[in-house]
Amino acid sequence: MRRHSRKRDAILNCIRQSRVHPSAEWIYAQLKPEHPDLSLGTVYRNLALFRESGEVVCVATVRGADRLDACTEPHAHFICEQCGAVLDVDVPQDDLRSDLETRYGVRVRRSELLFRGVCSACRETS
Amino acid sequence: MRRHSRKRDAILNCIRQSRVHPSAEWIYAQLKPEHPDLSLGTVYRNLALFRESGEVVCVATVRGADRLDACTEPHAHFICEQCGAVLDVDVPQDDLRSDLETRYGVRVRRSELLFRGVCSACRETS
DNA sequence: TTCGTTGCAAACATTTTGCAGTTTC
DNA sequence: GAAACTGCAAAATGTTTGCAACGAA
Repeated sequence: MRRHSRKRDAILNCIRQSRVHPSAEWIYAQLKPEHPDLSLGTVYRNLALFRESGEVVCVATVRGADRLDACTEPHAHFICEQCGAVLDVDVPQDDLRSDLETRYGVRVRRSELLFRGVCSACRETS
Repeated sequence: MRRHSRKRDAILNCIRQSRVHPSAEWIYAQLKPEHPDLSLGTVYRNLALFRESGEVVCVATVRGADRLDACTEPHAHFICEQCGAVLDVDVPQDDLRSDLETRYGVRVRRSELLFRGVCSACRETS
């Protein structure tokens, strides 16, 4: 049975309010000033809970670190190889998924559509 | 300047001949019997070279470990959440990529299209 | 009072790196 | 012989876990 916890709320809110598809470390750094006794272990433990319950989803692994998203609607992402930014991009995928299921006999539960390259901001400054 | 090396050849051949999208550890275990003095560090160092030169590509990160592929043609993958298998699936993506470039002003260099779920083999045995 | 939650530090897993010896050219 | 390559072990990085103290119901 899950109880109420201030830190858990803060972690979930942090993910929901951010648009950066944060890593565990980023969340920790973000909350630390307001919750000086927060520990990284707590962040990870709550992230595990959120992922189990489906409130949060892992959308990519960038340079070894998982990147999270509280928007669980399937959508694609673009990762800038220069600045590490993770951007939402709109790629309709319902057809792709049902197509795969019929052609390969698999059950598709989630998808992780990543495009990597250089974002428009980094293209300008180089 | 890159020199010739037996172990490097063995590592690249191992990736090319396998169909499992191997991890570094898997390659190491595969080659160890025939190259008893092989070290995991050498595997990683050569993988880094291959990735730099484009001979090998990382197609996914499964349970923390990078999975590699010597087939560098862009193609999509299906990951079985039960058995961890990584399968090739055919998803045409030229249109997706050029579409993204025009809509978002980004440069797409690589794509990593992952679908996760249950493979047909695991569906049958459950 | 019960049991979920947390801080802390130690343990883990994957990957990287420093160094001294070896191989390739 | 110079420079690339390697084994080995230590370090770095991201994540998990054991335990005793804490906090919510």
